[in-house]
Amino acid sequence: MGRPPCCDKEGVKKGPWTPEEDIILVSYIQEHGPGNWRAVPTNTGLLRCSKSCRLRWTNYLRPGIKRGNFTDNEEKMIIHLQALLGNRWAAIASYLPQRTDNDIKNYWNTYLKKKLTKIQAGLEGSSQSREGFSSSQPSMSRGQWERRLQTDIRMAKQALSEALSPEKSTSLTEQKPSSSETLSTTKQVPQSSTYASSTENISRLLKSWMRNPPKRAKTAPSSLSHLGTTGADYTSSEGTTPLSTTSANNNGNNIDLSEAFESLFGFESFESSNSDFSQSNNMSPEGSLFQDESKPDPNAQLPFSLLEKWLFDESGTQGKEVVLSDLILDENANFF
DNA sequence: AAGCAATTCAACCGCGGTCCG
DNA sequence: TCGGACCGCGGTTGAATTGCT
Repeated sequence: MGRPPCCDKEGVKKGPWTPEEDIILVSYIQEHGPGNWRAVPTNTGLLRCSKSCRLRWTNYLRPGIKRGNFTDNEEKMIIHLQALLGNRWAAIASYLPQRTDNDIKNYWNTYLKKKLTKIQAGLEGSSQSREGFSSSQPSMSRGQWERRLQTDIRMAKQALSEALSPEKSTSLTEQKPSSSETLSTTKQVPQSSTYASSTENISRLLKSWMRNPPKRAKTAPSSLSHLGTTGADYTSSEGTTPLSTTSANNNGNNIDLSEAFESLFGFESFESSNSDFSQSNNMSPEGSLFQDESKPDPNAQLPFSLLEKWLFDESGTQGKEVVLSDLILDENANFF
């Protein structure tokens, strides 16, 4: 029957987003919330298709996103979750709430896959190939598949155990409050905090961009790369910005975008990057991520608490197979 | 310093699933 | 039940950047 294109090919802008567009999008979402993406370009005047807006939000502007290098623990998690779930990046990302599926996918494709291939080559001769861990083996009998899945689960538990237990105060726990805290805060999800934090996210990057406007520094968050380049455009196109307040306040030199942002959305503390995660835990901008068991709300931090429960309940459930998805389903049942 | 190759990652594309009239 | 509209996901692309010669 032929699906019509998601957006008009004509008049739709493609390519990197400019700070102006980011601001427009964020301010719109702050006001209306994420969702109904179809309406976003129409209502904001952005010359972008709805998909592009959604992608920009979920992969870049959404609050609580951590960028930069992956930690060892994150790497382990990804490797084991990939073994368990296959290339279901969104599902994997739900266990790494600070990372987007796109990030994880990129990391896997550009780094981890190669790394594992090398390791595998080093272990050449040992029977199990990397792909052998995938649960999506088509020619596997159900019994085999289940046994393998259980092995995978055990491996993942082990990895998670390593990741979570040794110094619970390191990366993973410093990123999250206690699971009970998580659960209680998740239920509240104050809207205002959600969108204030989203503006914090973008303002932080804008501020960072203001610090290094002309050239892209490798040490800067990689996500700022395009801002570094488009940033020059922005300065040159000042006055064309739809947010006239920003240019109105400047005296002809640099526009203090972050300041403008502060005044626009009424928040502060750009420097509180350490608190990002805890703040982001309170956010659930998408709000619809519990649609199935494989998609626990990444922002709600539930997955980690589940995994912890899953891991630490192990001792109490010895001899009984604990299935993660069951746990998640149970938790969801309690959750709603 | 210049040219080329390799790498990274933001963004796009197209498909499948779900919702709704 | 059907079909259109929308959303989300995974695969892929290509511009920007980095590293090497």
